[in-house]
Amino acid sequence: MELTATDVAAHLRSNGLRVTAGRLAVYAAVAETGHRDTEAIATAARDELGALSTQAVYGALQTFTALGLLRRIEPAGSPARYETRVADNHHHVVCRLCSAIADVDCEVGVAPCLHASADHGFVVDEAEVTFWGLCPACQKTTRTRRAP
Amino acid sequence: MELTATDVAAHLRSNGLRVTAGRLAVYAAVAETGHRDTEAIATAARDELGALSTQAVYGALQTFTALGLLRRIEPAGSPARYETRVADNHHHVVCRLCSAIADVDCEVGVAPCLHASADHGFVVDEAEVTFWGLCPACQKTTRTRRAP
DNA sequence: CTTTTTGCAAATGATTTGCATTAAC
DNA sequence: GTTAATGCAAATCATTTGCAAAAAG
Repeated sequence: MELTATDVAAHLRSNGLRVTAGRLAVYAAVAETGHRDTEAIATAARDELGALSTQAVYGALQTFTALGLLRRIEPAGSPARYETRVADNHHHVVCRLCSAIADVDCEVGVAPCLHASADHGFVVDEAEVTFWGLCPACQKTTRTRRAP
Repeated sequence: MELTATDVAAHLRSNGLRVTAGRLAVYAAVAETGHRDTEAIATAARDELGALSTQAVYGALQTFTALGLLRRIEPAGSPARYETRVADNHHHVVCRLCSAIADVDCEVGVAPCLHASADHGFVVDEAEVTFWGLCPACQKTTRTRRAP
């Protein structure tokens, strides 16, 4: 799934983009732990580089997303997350309490839902499934949940 | 689907909440045209009332959402929308270009996807499917699309 | 009259933008 | 040396918060 720094550099170069320490550190931070948000990615990248501006992080993330090396996920109500898993078909479960995210594998397209119906006239190119619930840790707590 | 002003008032009263012109206008604005965002709702409500503060609109929307009279949908990358269709199971198609939204009916739960798998340990209470594509109008344009 | 809503202003949080400086190639 | 990335500051957008004034019950 994750690319090596060398592969990332190759992708950048072949697209006429520059290989910088910041970009490599950002990619590595996402690869290290998927589903991280921008802040966590920035922290991890800074731990490795010493310093890196917020804009460099945002810029790198959007560069990689545009290149298709990262996928951006934006669960309602919490900041965007990133993952290196871009090639295969999978979806996400999001915890209503702590916003933890896990992958859910499934065969999109088999489900009736996923090429269903409708006279809406849209040309659909992606079906994105988000499951909402409680993660194992939060099942044990009694805190108030986000409304379903 | 949509409730009458009388029904809305009854729901409010039975929950110990006050019936105000602002709240009724906000509900009516959503009922009139589904999938509107806060700004469109505010405009419509003001057209009917003459004036209504942004906070009154936000407040009313969150009150109704909490009561279960409205459903909030938040497609990534555009402001939250609201709809009166709360009881039945349905999903949405979102246009990558103009953010237009249409309903998609489907039987959630039948799909393999929707109770699928995974060792993630989450207790799932909702599966939300968002389809991305181009609406009929935007299929004819040549504008740049939002990245898939 | 009492408490909830409203209205206005200011705050917040994630993200973007503008522009000079720095680093890649 | 050029051009693209970075860093810093300021701007933006949707939404929330605080608090006094107005309205509902």
